[in-house]
Amino acid sequence: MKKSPTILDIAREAGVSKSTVSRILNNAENVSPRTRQRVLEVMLKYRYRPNIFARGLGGRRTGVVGVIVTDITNPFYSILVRGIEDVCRVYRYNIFLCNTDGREEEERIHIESLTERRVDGVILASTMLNEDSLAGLLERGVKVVLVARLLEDNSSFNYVVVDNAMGGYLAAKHLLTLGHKRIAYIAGPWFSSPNLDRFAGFQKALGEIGLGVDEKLIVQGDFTMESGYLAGMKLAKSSSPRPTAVFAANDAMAIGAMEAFSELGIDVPHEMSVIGFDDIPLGALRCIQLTTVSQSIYDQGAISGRTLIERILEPEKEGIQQIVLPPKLVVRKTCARVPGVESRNEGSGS
Amino acid sequence: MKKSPTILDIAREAGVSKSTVSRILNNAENVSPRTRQRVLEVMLKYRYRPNIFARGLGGRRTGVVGVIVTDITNPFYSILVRGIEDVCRVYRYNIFLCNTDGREEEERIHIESLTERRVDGVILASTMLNEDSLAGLLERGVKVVLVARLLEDNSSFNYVVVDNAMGGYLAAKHLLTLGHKRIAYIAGPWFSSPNLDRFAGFQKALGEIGLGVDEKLIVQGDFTMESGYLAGMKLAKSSSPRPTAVFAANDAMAIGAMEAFSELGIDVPHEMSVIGFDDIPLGALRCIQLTTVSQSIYDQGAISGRTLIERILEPEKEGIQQIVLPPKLVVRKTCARVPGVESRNEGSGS
DNA sequence: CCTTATAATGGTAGCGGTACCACTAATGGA
DNA sequence: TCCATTAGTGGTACCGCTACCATTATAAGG
Repeated sequence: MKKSPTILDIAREAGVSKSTVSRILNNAENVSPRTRQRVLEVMLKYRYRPNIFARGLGGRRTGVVGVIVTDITNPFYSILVRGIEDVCRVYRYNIFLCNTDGREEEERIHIESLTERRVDGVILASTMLNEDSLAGLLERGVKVVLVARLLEDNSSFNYVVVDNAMGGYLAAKHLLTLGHKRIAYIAGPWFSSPNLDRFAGFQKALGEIGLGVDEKLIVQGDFTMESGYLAGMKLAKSSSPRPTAVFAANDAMAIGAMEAFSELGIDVPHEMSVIGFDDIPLGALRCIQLTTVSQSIYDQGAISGRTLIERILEPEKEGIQQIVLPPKLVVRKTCARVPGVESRNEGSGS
Repeated sequence: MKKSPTILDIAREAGVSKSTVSRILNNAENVSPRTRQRVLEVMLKYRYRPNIFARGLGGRRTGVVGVIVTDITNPFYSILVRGIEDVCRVYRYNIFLCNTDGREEEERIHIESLTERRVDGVILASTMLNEDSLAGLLERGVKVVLVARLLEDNSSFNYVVVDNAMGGYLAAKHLLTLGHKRIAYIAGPWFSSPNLDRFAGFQKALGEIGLGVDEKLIVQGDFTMESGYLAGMKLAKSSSPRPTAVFAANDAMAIGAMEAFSELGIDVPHEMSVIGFDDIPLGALRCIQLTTVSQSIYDQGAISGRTLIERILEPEKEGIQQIVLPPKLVVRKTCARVPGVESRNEGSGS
C-alpha cells in the first residue's frame, strides 16, 4: 500500500512551495498560469487528492450530511433518500445513511456518531425523535431539517412535511362521499406526528357530518405491511358488524390489509373499500390500484436536501424554513360506493 | 454557535495535560483511576467529543466505508444496503451512500469523492464498473468488495455473488419441465455480468435438450419495471407465434411484463408463464405470486459488509475472499404447464 | 534612476489530536 | 541507605493543510 502523496510532495516535485500548491487547490487568483499548469500536471501525475482530514481540521465545512431514516428497505424512505441524494450530489455533498428501525437508542447513537464526524447538517426522517439529541446538534451549529415528521414544539426547526391533517380529511371525505359510515382506521404509532395528524383529519371529516370515530374500529399498526396484514385480519374477523371501508395511515399497511382481505375472500372494493396514504409506486400496479392520498415523497426529499444545504452554505440567513406541501387524492380502484346507498354525502341512507 | 471543546479545554479544566486526556480517550492502561474519573466527568460536563479530523490526520482508519449502488429506490439495492448497514453498525462503521443510475461517469465521480474522504473500503454494487477507478482505490490501500456483480478479471477482487448461471439454468429447467419450448428472455444490459450469466445458464438448459435460443424472443430491458413492461408489450404484440413463457433477468422486469400482459388480457400463467430472478418481497404479494429464482439479497449485503470490514481490520490477512452463493428456485403461481402437453421433459410432444 | 504599487511566491504558526520521550515520585530489593 | 524499576504524568514534534504575513520580482510613475 503506497502512502498517499501530500501537498509537500507535490510542491517539491513542481519546485514550488506548499503555499502555492494550496492556492491552486483552493482556486485562488494570484498564481501565474505557468506555475498553475505545472503544478496541475504534477498533481495529475501523482493522482494527488488533498487530505480531507487535514483540511477539516481548520474547522471549516466538511461537505457531509447525515440522513437518518427508520428503514431504507421501506420504499417511502428509499425514495425520500433518493431525493436528498440527488440534490446533495449537485452540491458535491456526501451523505451518511443511518437506519434506526424506529428505536430511540439507535437514533441517539447515530446522532452521536454523526456529531463526532462533524457533519454539516442532519436530515431527520426517522420515526422517533429524541429532543435531547437534537439540542446537542443545534448547540454545535449543525443544521437540522425534519422531513415528513414534526415535533411538539417545532418553532426552532426547519421542516418539510405534507399537510397530513388535510390528507386524512381528504381520505375520509372520499369514503364518506361514497356512502361509507363504518370506517375503520389502521393506525401508525401514536408518537408519530403523521399518524396523529392523519387521524385528526379523518376524525374532523367524520365529525362534520355528525359521525364519531368508533374506537373498536381503530386497529394498531406500525406502518409496516405485516402490521397492516394483521390489522386487516383482525378487522375482518373480530369486528361485527364489519366496517365497509378502511383508511390505513399509510400505503404499506393498506396493501397488507388487502392481502388479508384477499386471503379471506373479501372482495375489494365491493365488500370493502380501502384507502391508503403516501402513494408509493407499488400501489399503482395493475393488480393493486390502490386509492390513496398522494404526497410527493421524492420532492420532500429534494426540498429538505436543498433547505439543509442552503442553511449550511448561507448561515447568515438566520430564518427558519417551514414548508407544508399539499396532499392530493389519487382515486384508483380500491374504493367503491356502499351497495344500496344513493349518491348523497350525508343523511341516514340505506 | 458554540465552539466545540478541544482536548486542551478538557485538560485544563481537569488540571491535567493533553497527554493524559488523550490516554483516556484511547483507553490506555497507565492512568490512575482517580484521574480517569475526574477527566471523564469533565468530558461529560462539556459533552466533549474528540475531533475526528484531527484524529484522522494521523493516517489511521477512518471508520467509514462507501457503498455504491445503481439506485437505492430499487428494492434490490435497498435490501442489499440494509444488509451492509446492519453489519457496519456492529463495528461502528458509517457508510456513505452513492447512487450512480448506472452511469459510469457518476460512478467515477463518486469513487473519486470517496477516495478523497479517505474511506477505509468500498462496496461496489453498481451496474457499471470502471476498472481504472478500481485500480486507483486498490493503489491507495482502500479495500474493495464487489457484490452481486463481477468483472472480466476478478482474480484480485473480493466478491460476493450468487451463481447466476445456475440460477438461469434452474429457471429454464423449470419452464422446460412444464413443457415450454418457446421461451422468451427479457434481458438486462449485456455489460452486466448477472444478466450475461443468467442468460448463459438459460441457454445451457435449452441446449441440453437440443433447443436453441430464438433470437427473436430476446427482448432488451434494463432491469427496471418500465423496461419490463415495454418488453412484455413487444413480446405480446410482435412475436408470432407468441412464446408460451418468459424468463426475465430480474423480478422487476418480470412484474413489469406481467403488467403488460394483464393490460392486454393475456392470462398469467395459463396463456403465459413468467419466471423472474431475485425474489424481491414484492413478488410474494398474493396478487403477484411470482415464481422466481431466489438469491438472498440481504445476506449478500451482510456478507459483503463483513468481508470488507474483516479486510480492513485485519489487513495482514492477504487472502482474497470470493464467495458464490447458491440460488434457489421459488415456485409460486406464475408458471403453468403448457396446455395439451404431457408431463415429459424432452421429446417432440404435441 | 529611484520609489512605490502590484503580482507571485515563500515561510510559518496554528487546527486538535497521537506518539513517543522525558520526568517525577513511590516502591522494592540489595 | 542507595539504586533500579515502574506507574503516572507532562512536554513536544509531528500529521497535511490553510491562513496570514513576509519576501521577492516586476511594472508603473515621477
